[in-house]
Amino acid sequence: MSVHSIPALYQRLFAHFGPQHWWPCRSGQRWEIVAGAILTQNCAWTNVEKALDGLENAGLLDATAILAAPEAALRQAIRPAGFYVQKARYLRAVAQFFREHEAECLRSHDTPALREQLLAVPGVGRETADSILLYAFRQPLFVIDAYTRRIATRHLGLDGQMPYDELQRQFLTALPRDIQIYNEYHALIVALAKESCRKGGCGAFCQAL
DNA sequence: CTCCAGGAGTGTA
DNA sequence: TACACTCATGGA
Repeated sequence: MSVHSIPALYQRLFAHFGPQHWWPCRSGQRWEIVAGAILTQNCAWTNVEKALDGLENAGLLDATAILAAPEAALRQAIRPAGFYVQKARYLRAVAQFFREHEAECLRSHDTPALREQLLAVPGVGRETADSILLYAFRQPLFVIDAYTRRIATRHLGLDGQMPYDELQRQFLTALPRDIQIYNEYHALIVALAKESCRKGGCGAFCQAL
């Protein structure tokens, strides 16, 4: 297993896995991406899909509907995603933000300012903020998650323990300022992690390195 | 049965 | 800044 540069690993991953078409979104509505970013916190994506189905079946796959819904109904709908008491609260907070700032997030080019605003929302940490801004609003940010830290250590010769913003800067400065690459790269890292998981530690891609 | 999954918030040293 | 602890479900 060899150490690659950040751009070289991207080329390898893309050649092996191809385009990932992220963010996974059935409805095609921006809000589903935002809600998914909250629901997926420390939770398997299969469970997020159940929670999204629950929201849809309850007529709650909508920011305004969530703000108007009874607390018990919201909790029940997202229950399969776990941590449903706090995630219900977080969803409301993000829904409020979404209704107030959706237009601004789409229009503004001041990505750092938008990020600060999002980070002020309860339940939105760095990874969630960057996921929302990149995948729902096409802002140029790189998402760092647990997978990224492992890959950084294992395939890039970096310290996966370094602070979030610092590791993010490594990727942002090593890559062209291209939203599509940021989008694809993170999705490819997840694809690699899932393959490695299924095949017990080292799948076809790892062996091909 | 145990372990963990596309984290975040809070409290402590 | 660096850890430990909590939140909770469902699949491997």
